[in-house]
Amino acid sequence: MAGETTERPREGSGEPGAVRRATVYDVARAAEVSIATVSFAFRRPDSVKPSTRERVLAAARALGYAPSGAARGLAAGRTGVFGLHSFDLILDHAQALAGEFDDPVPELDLDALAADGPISFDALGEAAWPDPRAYPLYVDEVQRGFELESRRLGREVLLSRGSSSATAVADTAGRVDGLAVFPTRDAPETLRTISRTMPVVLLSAAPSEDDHHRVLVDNMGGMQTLIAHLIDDHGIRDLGFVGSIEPSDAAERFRGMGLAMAERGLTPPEAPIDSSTLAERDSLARVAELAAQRRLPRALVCTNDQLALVTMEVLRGAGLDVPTDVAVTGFDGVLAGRLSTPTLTTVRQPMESMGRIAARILADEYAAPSKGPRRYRLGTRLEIRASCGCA
Amino acid sequence: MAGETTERPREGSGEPGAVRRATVYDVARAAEVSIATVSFAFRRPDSVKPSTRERVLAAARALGYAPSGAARGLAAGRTGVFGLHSFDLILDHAQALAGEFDDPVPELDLDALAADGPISFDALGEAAWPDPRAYPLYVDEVQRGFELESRRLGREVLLSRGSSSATAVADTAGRVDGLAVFPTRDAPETLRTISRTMPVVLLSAAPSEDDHHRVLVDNMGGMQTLIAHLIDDHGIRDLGFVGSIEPSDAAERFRGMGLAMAERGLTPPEAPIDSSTLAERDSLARVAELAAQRRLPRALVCTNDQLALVTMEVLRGAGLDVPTDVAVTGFDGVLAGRLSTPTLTTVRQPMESMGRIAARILADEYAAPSKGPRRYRLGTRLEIRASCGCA
DNA sequence: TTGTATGCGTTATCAA
DNA sequence: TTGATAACGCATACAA
Repeated sequence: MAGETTERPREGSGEPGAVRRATVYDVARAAEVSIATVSFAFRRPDSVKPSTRERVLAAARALGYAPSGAARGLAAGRTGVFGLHSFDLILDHAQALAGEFDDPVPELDLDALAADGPISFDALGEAAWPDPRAYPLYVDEVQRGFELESRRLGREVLLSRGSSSATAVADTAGRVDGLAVFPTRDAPETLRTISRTMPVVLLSAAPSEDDHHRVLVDNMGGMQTLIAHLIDDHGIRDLGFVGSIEPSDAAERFRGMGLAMAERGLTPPEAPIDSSTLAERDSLARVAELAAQRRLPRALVCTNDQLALVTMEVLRGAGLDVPTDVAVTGFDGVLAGRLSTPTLTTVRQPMESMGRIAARILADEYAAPSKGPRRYRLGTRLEIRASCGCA
Repeated sequence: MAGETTERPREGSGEPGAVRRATVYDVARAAEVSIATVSFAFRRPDSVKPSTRERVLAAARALGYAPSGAARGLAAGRTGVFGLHSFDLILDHAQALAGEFDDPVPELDLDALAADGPISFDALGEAAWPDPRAYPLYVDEVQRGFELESRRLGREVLLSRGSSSATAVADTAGRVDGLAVFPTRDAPETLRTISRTMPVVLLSAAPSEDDHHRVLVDNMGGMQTLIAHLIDDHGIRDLGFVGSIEPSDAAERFRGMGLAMAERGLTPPEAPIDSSTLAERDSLARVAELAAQRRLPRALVCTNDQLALVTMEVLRGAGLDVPTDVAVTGFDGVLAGRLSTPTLTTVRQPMESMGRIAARILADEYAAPSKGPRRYRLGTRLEIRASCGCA
């Protein structure tokens, strides 16, 4: 009989509850055809006689058959998925100020939540969060664009966040056809080897000697415009930079500030007045110290919005008014900056476009690898709000 | 020699550019060990002699070896990934008002963007978007919680958006160990069969006769509190409901409104005055019509924030003032409601918690399936802002 | 401690 | 039009 072909031993699953997934073999047996026919019925329905096809599909439905993505991926040599690897979640403001670093995501105690009757809103701990939440952050907005475009391209999206340790990135790389990465300094080698195998796009990483595709923004230009505003429109001549200039992005911004100052006859600072990142303890300690001594410059130019928002908190804590006593500016243009008091003057990046372009590069390169690295440098826009002293 | 074991035929890849991915076989050959040892070196490092392990890892590094997720998933019978399937992207306000439905995600013309020199911000089309973007929407905020908790649990997240057609959902199901879904009406059978195979959680779907795990909110209670505010604090006795009551969530909200009105001696409406959804053409046509005739009730209670925001646009277009002429309220508590003019009075759902709880349920059920369906109904919080007439 | 051999569930190539 | 069968790359039981 036809159904007796290529049989495999099959028994019921051991553990209760978890029913073994139906496979092509199960469907083939039920429909009395070969596994090839089952596969064809799904992938090339036209090459199967209608009556057979119907029989197969009916059997599949009855068995709750869902093709294994793993097996498909293995056999087909492609997964249909694009990956996005972001660096570790950044603390939110409240956490940063409270010095909570050990577990950026607080534990959720499910058992403590009674399951009968509504669980009170307050019991969920959401009420304790800063309001408005700082989200979406820079990464989230880029991610959104990546999702959007991937969907357009018929790709699913695999998200991974965490350290960019070799294994973490490689793990993700093993599941996708292409990978977009927010780079950190510790994984360049891994990325290089991965990119030999599949398209890799670096997001917001200034060009270096490597051959990666890149989507980045005009950090220098954006910063120059911002500084021009502070100096030319506000008459501020005393500017300090806040934040680490270690990431290449930040370095470009710092450089842009220096350039704009020099052009106007001012002496650029040699270094930031505070090289904090939010991911470390005692962030902004130097700012706090100078604030207490009332020795801050007239304007604090922060390397990104998040840092700027926390900086404003710190100044407020020290009894200083923004923008009256000190002007503060950010960089990125995240939503949180519109909700702060005062609202944050910043340089907006086209975050969604960055994500979308990254996905497009992956798709293009997957289809037909280009010779050299592709680079898109996107323009920014100055968002003048209240923290600089305007309106 | 040791290296000669279990060999497979191997040649260079056909197409240029795309280097064939290194496999265990390649690493094994390079390190002169068996493929089992390669696997052990990664998965059970302690059971491999240190010197051997080093040799293997070095070879792997040199070859740019990244284990295939597909093969791993197939062999291990688990993928390490949780899936989140959301319904189709909802249009943003501008699109909804402009009647653009055919392609919710506008095309990105990469070639039109010159790659030399910064691409101007305006050329990216982002400037044309509503500002602030309506994002993150309800789904996005739940998604964020899902990501957060999944990461805590050591799981990656596979995102899929789109129709909940049988194939789309099944496709995702084939790649994950558990699946959270924003349900629509057309895929219950698929979900049922999938849930025989792996844990499935439904988000914000009112209980029905099925056995799915669920995370939902207290829609009735939340709405009752809101209506109480409108009637008791504002003295409004003339209330209309806006939005389709087809989704079970919305039906509960409509019911809650009726209950609260009846308790106060008012006659609840029998139906919404406008049953629009944003996903259809001519949405809110009835509201516009009544607005033009000045026959709207004193307050419009909308089924969700997005609809409320668009409703406010429509009223403004008709020359009506919110809240002076008509009060408008929403439901969800998305960020956009804080940025609108006037700011939106709404009922906030603990969206992030919903996503987190969903991920936890998947993890728990994956580890040990429980007998019956698990349900968590979460409380809401009234967010009083300006659109009701307060402040 | 390391090697051999097999199964995992598809897809795709040949034959029939 | 359908069936037999060989990859696909890894994990793992079992042997050595």
